[in-house]
Amino acid sequence: MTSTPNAAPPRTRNRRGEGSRLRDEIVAAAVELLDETGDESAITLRSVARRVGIAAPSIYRHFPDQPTIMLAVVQQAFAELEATLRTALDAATGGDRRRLLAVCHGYLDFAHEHPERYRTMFGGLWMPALEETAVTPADLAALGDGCLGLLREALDDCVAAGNATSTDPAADTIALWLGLHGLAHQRAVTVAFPWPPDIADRVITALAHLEPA
Amino acid sequence: MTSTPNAAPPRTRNRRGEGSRLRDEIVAAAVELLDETGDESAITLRSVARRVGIAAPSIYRHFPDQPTIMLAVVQQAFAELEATLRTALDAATGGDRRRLLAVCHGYLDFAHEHPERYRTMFGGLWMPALEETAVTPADLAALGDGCLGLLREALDDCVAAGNATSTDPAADTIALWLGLHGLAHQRAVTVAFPWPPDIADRVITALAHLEPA
DNA sequence: TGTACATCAGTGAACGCGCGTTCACTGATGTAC
DNA sequence: TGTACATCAGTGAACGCGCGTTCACTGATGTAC
Repeated sequence: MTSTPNAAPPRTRNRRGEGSRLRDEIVAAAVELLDETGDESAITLRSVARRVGIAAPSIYRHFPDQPTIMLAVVQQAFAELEATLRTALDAATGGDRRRLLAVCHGYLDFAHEHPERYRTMFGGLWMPALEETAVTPADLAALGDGCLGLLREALDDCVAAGNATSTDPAADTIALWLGLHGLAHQRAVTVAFPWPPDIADRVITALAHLEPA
Repeated sequence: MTSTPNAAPPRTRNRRGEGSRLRDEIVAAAVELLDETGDESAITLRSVARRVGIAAPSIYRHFPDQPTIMLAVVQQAFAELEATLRTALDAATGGDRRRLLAVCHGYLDFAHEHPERYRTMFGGLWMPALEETAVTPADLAALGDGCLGLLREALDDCVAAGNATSTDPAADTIALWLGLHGLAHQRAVTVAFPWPPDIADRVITALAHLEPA
């Protein structure tokens, strides 16, 4: 074991026309680095290239600059989160109340399983100086919408069934998400914290205005 | 204006025995840089030295390494936040309910006025690789305690007066803080977000289990 | 009151490092004839 | 079927930069005698 840290086995290069596969490899390597180091500043153009096993300039075939790699990482993480929530929602049985809880816990579980990714997604630090990069404000604005929509869907069902007393589901969806986010984020960031055992359900029940079961 | 960016006017050096004043100047400069750039990675040993107007090595008289500067910045920010909340709590009139709201809004206002500081305090990224620096875990654990205590105090009073129905104030203090934190953090991080106008009170009322006024 | 000296605050030059980015390039692969 | 060639994927060396940290130092200031 005298190899360079983060080195990868030698690659066989992609066939002609399949060069864009490298793009996915680059993003995957960046996610790996993020999960391992927990530090988004560790995702440098060069460290990613080392991990993939390519020369640093090769990245420029696929990304115009370094912040765009970060955006791709975050976009993929958001897509993953949304897919997780969709699955949780569709798989949940036992009525609207259980479905809402399934989405909420799915959200918290995602953050728990990928704390570094979660921190980066919502930490705002990867956000580039917009003037100097190819990332557009529209890229950023759309990021969390899908997840909020799923939460809204589940809450609406609860209200329709009379299991939640919200009079303004749009606002309460955001309130509920804020509670989830506060919990998920703090869990992702701190090592030790005196968590009450029922903290998640406490937050969810209060903010969703769930009727006692 | 052809001066170096972040340069400071020439300093007159401290008198003998007053060298430790520079320590405060260093922390203040770091806070300035954080507020201005919004990027904790902009707080480098050298950038701080430039801002203070000293040579980079002079910092080593007062801090063993760079992460320790960050810790000092965060510690000072937490002390400031706690003082703000204490003031808000003491100044509030109109009963326990108003006092609780005053603390909560004091918290949110602090985050709103110093978004970069807030993000850094709770972002977890400044947290150094503990093995490699002089910062101890105990330094970190104690950070938010004072603020949580003030919130607890205000919530307890509401419960005692019958204005809040919490049956577990310790757990509900944390739940309430999580809601405040979620809101404060998201506000500090995003540029645009479809905030409902009453989002703060919506979160507070639900999580503190406040009785309708 | 005068002076030698220790202490203290801060300096300037230098180091090695990893970074993002540029440039001209190589060599395999598919395609047109 | 054979071959010349354009295209494409990826390279290697080099650049200038800011970083954290080290080292031996300077020069003002207070103090002991």
